[in-house]
Amino acid sequence: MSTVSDRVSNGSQEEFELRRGPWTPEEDNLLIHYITCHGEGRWNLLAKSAGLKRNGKSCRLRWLNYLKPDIKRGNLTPQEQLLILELHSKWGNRWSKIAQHLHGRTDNEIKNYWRTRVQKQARQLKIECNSKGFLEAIRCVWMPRLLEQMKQTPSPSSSSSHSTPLSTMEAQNFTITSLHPNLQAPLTLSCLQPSKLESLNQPIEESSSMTKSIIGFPDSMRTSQLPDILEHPTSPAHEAFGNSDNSSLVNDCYYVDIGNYEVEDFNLLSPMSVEGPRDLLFSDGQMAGSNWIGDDMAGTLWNNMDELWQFRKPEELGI
DNA sequence: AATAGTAGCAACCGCACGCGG
DNA sequence: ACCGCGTGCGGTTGCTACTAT
Repeated sequence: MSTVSDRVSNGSQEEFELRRGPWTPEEDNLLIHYITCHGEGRWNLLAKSAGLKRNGKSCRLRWLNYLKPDIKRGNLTPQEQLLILELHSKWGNRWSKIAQHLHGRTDNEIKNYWRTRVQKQARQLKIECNSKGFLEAIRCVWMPRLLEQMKQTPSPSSSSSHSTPLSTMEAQNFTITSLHPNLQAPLTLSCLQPSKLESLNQPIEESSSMTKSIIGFPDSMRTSQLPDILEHPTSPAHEAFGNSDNSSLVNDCYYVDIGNYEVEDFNLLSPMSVEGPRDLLFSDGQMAGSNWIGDDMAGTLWNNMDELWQFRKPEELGI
């Protein structure tokens, strides 16, 4: 593959060629070897010292996004996707900040993921990416589904697309509690440590050891749709609902425990009034069906996003 | 089989910020 | 206060592989 090069004039110094474009294995080896011996930093000096005809920025980018040993490659797990959705709701396009909470993932990868997967869906729906409707669609459709999938696939690392060990996040407790007024008790979904769930039956403030996000839930869904789940014994959520003790109502929201991640309270509890997400989420018993989750959900989740949106057209949803 | 269109991703670019001289 | 340098970040581009026609 041919590479592009630029003639770069560096003041009074002699001109030299700076390579651009894709990195070759030889360049990668040079960079890896040099950093292994001398460490990171001073990228311009590093580039020269390592004998690379690249600028410092290029070396830094190559190392951080591709060569660094703890870089995690492969498809994003449902947990990671959920976290991205949540953190983006809170912080917007602060990719590096979001990446700090996804071990082994780079800001560039997350940014690409958002632009290619998430924004694609928004375009197809003719929804403004940062619009209220889009955010609500994320809250009311994608997040619940991701959570459902997390419950059904407690060990995402079993996915054939993953050869790396469990990420830090995957290894941590990941639970969801949905509180519904009609149920008078939380719905709790857990991926790894069901014993932890009891703590979520407490008010938020009392669950001090956990960092939580709160996913807004439209009134229409809370009052009329969640009970539908109970009517479908095959629903992933049915067991959790059925096991609730119906003893107390704490709040009308989703709690998402994200373990030890340093995620502050998510400000997603704004009231939602549209009817759309409700119809989208549970229409035709889709949510309760047992066949909408594949075996390899971690790897194929977003491949099914198109199907996910097929229940109602945007104009029908009023979003 | 050939071509066009599209998606995914690596890499680049420009800007902003912090810091030391 | 100013300047230069190194670094980090978000947006954008361009290449390649894949898919549809």
